[in-house]
Amino acid sequence: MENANQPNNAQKLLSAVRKIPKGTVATYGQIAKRAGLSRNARQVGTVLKGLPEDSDVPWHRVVNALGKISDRGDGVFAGLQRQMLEAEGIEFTDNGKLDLSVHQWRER
DNA sequence: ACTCTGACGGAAT
DNA sequence: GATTCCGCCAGAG
Repeated sequence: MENANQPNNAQKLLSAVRKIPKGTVATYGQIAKRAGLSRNARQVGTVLKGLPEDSDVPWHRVVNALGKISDRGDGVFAGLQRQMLEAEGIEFTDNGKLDLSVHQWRER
């Protein structure tokens, strides 16, 4: 059996995402930093892509550093995420972006 | 083991 | 603001 004492990077990242308060968003880099993998922002995306639907991770609260929703592969995902965030009180601009200075998760 | 790609970030241009 | 380049490293073939 493996070492359950040392979680993989994926689990660390997921753990950080779960800490995002409702009605708030966080950037990939922010999550990575919180997980102790400051320069692993890419892995956040890799992990989120493989997330099961029964996951309790609020992946929709994760956006890129530009305050925009990333969509690589599926455009359905982006549209869905936007609706999820709007349902939590997050406003989007006409540019399809959101105001990070207002909605970004603070509390480092 | 190797190569290429990628839900990214940041600095430079 | 848009584009280019680099870093970082997990997945997939």
